[in-house]
Amino acid sequence: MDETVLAMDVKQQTETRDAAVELSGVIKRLQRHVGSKIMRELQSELTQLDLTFSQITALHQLRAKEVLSVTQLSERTYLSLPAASHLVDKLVKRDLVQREENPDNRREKVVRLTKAGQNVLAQMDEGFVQGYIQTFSGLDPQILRATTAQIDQLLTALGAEQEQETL
Amino acid sequence: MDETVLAMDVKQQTETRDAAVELSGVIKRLQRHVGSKIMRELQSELTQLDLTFSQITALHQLRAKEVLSVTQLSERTYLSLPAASHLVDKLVKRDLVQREENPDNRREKVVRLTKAGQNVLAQMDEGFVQGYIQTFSGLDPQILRATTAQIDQLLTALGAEQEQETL
DNA sequence: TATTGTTATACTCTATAACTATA
DNA sequence: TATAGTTATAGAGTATAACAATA
Repeated sequence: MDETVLAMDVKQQTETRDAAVELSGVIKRLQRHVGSKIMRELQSELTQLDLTFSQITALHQLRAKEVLSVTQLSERTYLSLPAASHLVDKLVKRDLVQREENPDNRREKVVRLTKAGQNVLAQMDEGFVQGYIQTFSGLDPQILRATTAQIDQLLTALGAEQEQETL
Repeated sequence: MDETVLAMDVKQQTETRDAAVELSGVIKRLQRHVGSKIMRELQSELTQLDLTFSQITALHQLRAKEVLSVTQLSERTYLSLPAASHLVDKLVKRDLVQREENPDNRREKVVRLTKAGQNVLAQMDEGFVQGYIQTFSGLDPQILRATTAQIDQLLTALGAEQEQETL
């Protein structure tokens, strides 16, 4: 019985790996196709919002994790600790994040998005969405609908296992 | 007869718009879900490749367009013309792009990806694909396969109208 | 004279090193 | 003594202004 289960697991793993490899092929083609538009859209958003790439990355990390220490931010943005500290200074001055004291460990500062910071991210999401819409808007409605349904399924599946968040 | 065609066109347009709006909803959720991972993956790639965000954006634009003048590059990267000129200097020094004379207009320089530049982009694509694979690898193979098929359809549809490239 | 691009200068971002405060 | 963060200093990226070359 255990052997059957194990065999099933191995088979399932192989299937998953094969499916992932197949997926990688089309993602590479998609990346190649829309990559330049995405990069340009991102640059455009940063210019409009007057943010650096590191700054928007930091905001994204904070949205995903609620709060992060300065050290954690430096790791997640691939910045040095001093650079991360400086970055937080700038974001605090613009009221996009706030630095809070941690009573449990007074060395450590806790950084959190403000409402304004959340709004900036929402605004940027909107810009991206408009970019995708523009990219796809000439297509057959049927394909758009099918894509919508597929992404919806994907999100449901992703939501179901969101707990294992690496790092 | 013309009226019928026109009516069809209007209906089709409405359908397309509605489908695009639906799509925008799920894209926003997807962006929200994977945004922080994508930004972090991008930062990671840039750090590993020792490139700035502007530099990789420039490389992407060059891949999409074969050749661009320095002015066109400055527009597509949202950099000032002097900054774009400086950026090209750096990329030339690293042999990722080459500056060619344009015999038709000797004021204008033509910038083009080198083989090494193409390889850098390919390497970055690979990093992204690995990131997506990691994100999706825990999911049901059936969903992965369905997603692969859907993206494949989308690429086919996009390829069919690739000629209208805005700007 | 207008267009395309480069050079000069000042400011921001980032890294390494030195420092402060807390554990 | 080790850890978390900030301040000091130097190098890279970028913008505005001034310049050079071509149309």
